[in-house]
Amino acid sequence: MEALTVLADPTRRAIVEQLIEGPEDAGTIAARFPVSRPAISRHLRVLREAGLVRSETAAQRRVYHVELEPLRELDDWLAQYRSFWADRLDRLDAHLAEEN
Amino acid sequence: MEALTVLADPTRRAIVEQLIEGPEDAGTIAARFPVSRPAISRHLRVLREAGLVRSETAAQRRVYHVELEPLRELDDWLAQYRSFWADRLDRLDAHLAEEN
DNA sequence: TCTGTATGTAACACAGCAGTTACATACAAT
DNA sequence: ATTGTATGTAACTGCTGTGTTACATACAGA
Repeated sequence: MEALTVLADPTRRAIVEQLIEGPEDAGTIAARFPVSRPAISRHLRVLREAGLVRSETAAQRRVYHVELEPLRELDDWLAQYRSFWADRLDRLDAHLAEEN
Repeated sequence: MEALTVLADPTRRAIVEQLIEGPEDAGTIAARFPVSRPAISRHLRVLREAGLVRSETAAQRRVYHVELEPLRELDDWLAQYRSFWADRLDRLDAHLAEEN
């Protein structure tokens, strides 16, 4: 459940959300945020250590990709509560709709 | 997405998990943890303010219940990633199995 | 080889959070 | 009324985490 603590930070959440759109190098990621580049560098390290991103080296650039396995674990944790929600069938419908 | 930050704390996570089993008063909840009762009292306040629990007054006792709506919002947030996971059909199967 | 570019790390500052003890409040029961 | 029980709040402490600036490293290209 480390993903929970790591994603509690809004900047890291935003980084992950952005990387879903596609891989980006560290500089491009940092440019999107109002904080310093070293701060982003450390966020990326935290995300890396939690297995939420992976980096590939290309010359000086480090290109980051998302790695969704930890989110899946978080989802599995949530699953234990899902059965308590009222309109289960509605959610299943939504789930099915999402598949298209 | 406040649920994420609130549940990042393992004690609060444990409180929520316990309350799933059924409502409990503040004292009983506190007794389960190795920290002081006032510490638990503040955790309960944080959970209350995030809408994750609700309390009902019964004489001096405050009985706490879980309130799962925020977890559902978290689940909705996760849903945007779910479609990226490889074995979608497997998960749908698991979801269906869970309904029984 | 030297210069510029891309990135991570070190050292430090500051804020916020979770913990503690002491105290206040409120109700029940004798 | 007084005492005991249940709970929350106040004030304070210490740690962790996020931010900053300055520096190190590494590669590309002129």
